[in-house]
Parts: sequence; C-alpha cells; structure tokens
Amino acid sequence: MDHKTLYSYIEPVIALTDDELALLMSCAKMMQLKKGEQLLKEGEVCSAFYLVETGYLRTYYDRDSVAINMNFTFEGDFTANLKSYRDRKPSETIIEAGEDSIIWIFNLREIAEQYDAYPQVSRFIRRLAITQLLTAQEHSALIKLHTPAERYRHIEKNSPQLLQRVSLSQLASYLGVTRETLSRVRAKNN
Amino acid sequence: MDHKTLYSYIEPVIALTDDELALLMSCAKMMQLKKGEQLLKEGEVCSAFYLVETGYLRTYYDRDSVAINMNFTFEGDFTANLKSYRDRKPSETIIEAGEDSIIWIFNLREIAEQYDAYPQVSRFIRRLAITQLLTAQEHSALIKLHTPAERYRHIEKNSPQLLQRVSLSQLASYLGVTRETLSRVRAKNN
DNA sequence: ACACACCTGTGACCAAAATCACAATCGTAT
DNA sequence: ATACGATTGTGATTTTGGTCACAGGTGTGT
Repeated sequence: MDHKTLYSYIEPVIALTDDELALLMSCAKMMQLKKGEQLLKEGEVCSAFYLVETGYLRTYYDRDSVAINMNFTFEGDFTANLKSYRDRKPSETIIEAGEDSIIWIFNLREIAEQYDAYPQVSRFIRRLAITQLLTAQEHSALIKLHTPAERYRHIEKNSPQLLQRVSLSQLASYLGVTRETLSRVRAKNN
Repeated sequence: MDHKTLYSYIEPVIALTDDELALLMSCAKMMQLKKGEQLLKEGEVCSAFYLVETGYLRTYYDRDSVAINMNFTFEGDFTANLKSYRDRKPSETIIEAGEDSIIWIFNLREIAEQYDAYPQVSRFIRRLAITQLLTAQEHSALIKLHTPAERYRHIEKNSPQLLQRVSLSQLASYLGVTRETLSRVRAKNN
C-alpha cells in the first residue's frame, strides 16, 4: 500500500499536506496478523495507534481467562489504549485480531517531539482520541440505560456489521450479558 | 476571584504564559448556582467547559423523569458534554448543580479561531477532554467487570468523597443499581 | 467422509437484583 | 419543638438473568 491509499483512511479525519503525511508515514509500519494474534499484550505500554486495513481488532479484559470485550475496530478505523499511552502505564486490556487482519501501526511516540512543528498532525491525533473515547462514553450509556434486549436491538439497528462478523459469544460480553441470555434475546426478537 | 487564583486550577493541567491565560480568561465567566439549577439543559448545544470552584456538578440522563447519573465533577475539576460540543448536537444529558455551587464557564467556542496562535491553549483543552473521557472508559469497565458490591467497595476505596457528598439514591444510578440494592450492599459491608 | 474443535440453542434450576409497599430517619424551615 | 419533605432501610414478592448441563450445528483440516 502506498501513501496515497493510506491517506484515504486519514483524510476523512483531517486533511494533511504532503509534509505532514510524510511525518506520519515515517512512524508507520504494516503488519499481518492471524486471527487471535495479539497486537498489544496485557502489561505492555501502548505507544502506538492502530489502523485496521482489513479484518478487525478486538479490545478486551482478560478476567480469569474469560474475555470481557470492550471494543471492536473495523476497516478504516483507528484504535489504541489511550490510558496506557498517555500515562505510560501497563495496559490492562489486550488488543488482538478478531480475524486474519492487516494492520497499520503508527508509533506516535517516535514523532511526539515534532508535533509542535506540525500542528495538523497533533490535531489529527486529538481527533482520533476524541472519537475513540466518545464511543466508550456511548457504550457506557448503552449499558446503563437499556435492558439486554434493547442493547441487542440497538446493535442490530446501529452496528449491524457487528452481528455479521463477531460471534454471539463475543458480542455477549460486549453487551454485558452471558451468551445464553443473548441467544434467548435473539430467539424472541425474530 | 482573580486570574492568579483561577490559574491555580489550570496549572495542574498545563503551564500557561500570561498571554495564554489572558485568552482563556477572555471567554470565562463566573456563575453561582443553587442546588438543582441546570447549567446545560437537555436539547441545548454545549459550547463551554465548566470548572467547579465550590460545590459539585452532576451529569445525568433523564429517562422518564428518572435521573441516571453518569458523572460527578467536584472542586478543581472540569466537565462538559464533549459529544454535544464537538458535533454541535443537542445534548442528551443534563448538567446541574448537586449543591449550591460556584462555577466558571469557559465559552471555548468564542476563542476557537485563535487556537492556532496559542497551541498551549489547544493542548490544555485536549488534556481536559482526554481526562474526562478516560474517566468514562473506566466507569464503563467498572460496571461491566464488577458486581454491585464490588462497585460500591471500589467507590469507597477510590472516590470516598462521593459517599460523603452524593446521596445514596444518586449514587445508585451511577453504579447501575437501584437504591434498595445499594442500601443492602452497604448494610452487609459494615 | 470423518474427526475434532468451536459455537449456538435450550431446558432446568438458582441466585441476584428489581419492584412494590411502607416504616423509620434525617434535615430544614418555621 | 414541630411539621414537612426528602432520603434511607427493610420485608415480601416477582422478575430477570446467571449457572449448569447437554444436545445439535458448523466449519476446518486431514
């Protein structure tokens, strides 16, 4: 993939000049992952943002070997562990491929000293962060305001691709219920 | 309150020059609120960040006249409705005083065109946003990973002032349980 | 086609929390 | 001190979702 194609993922977030794009590219590398391979392990410090080109990434807590999913990131979207990134603290979550995936890793820590000279790059990162975190806020509201059946219908309506690509068991922990409950919710909804 | 005192709230977030501080002050005004008065109403577009000088602010959804609390902001902390602010969309949440309060309103929209000349101010705002949103992410994890009793103990340990200043009923919806359940949790914990 | 691993559906049962109802307590203003 | 409203505690009951157990499906690789 060349700069031009990569820019097609960045441009919807912010317009960049060639110089700015070059700076970003200087810290980017591509990686192929098999389903289940981990991009960020528990205890590692996150120093990059990840862009999904194909496949998807799953962010989850490992509670006694049971995955509690917090986020799914699909083609064209960015993710990271912002808390670990900002505070340079070990990550409590794992980010791994939910399918065989092609991922772009932007090691932003490498270029952090150059932000001042490239304010648009700084703004780009800020927008990624805000978008990611608004998503978390909405997810929190979804769980606090709605019943399991309502949560499922919300996903059906607003993120139907989740239902296509994520297994019911994975979706269950994302919605804060067991897989049995979600299976029954789905049975009644038809 | 003069600039110097106000700066004591800003400085822990970021160091600013006199010029930068002056820009921020140019969009700031102080407001006194009685308990229960609303700072941001449902349906309004949020165009400011709020700093609590005394008292506290409560952010909640009104579901059929029942408050579902999402956040409490105490002395020295900032809050806003970032989603409404960024997208210029009507707020789905209400921000109101939980006690008689003194609040500083920073109408950041007024000074947005001047950010480019004051990158530190821009960075200041970004930090506020990230902090606020990491809080939301942690809250989401608290509810998804823990039982009601564990959530209560987490608050006891990590945010004891919530227990001092927020009524049990208000805290209950924040923790995603009914007030009765929280009352029983508390009874057993002693 | 077969075995094997993984995922989903479903019933029986159990536990936890919600709901409903009302009593007790606390706080504030008069 | 009293009255009023708001808040909290608590019992009885219902509902929901979790847990356990197992059957049926699906998909992959050999």
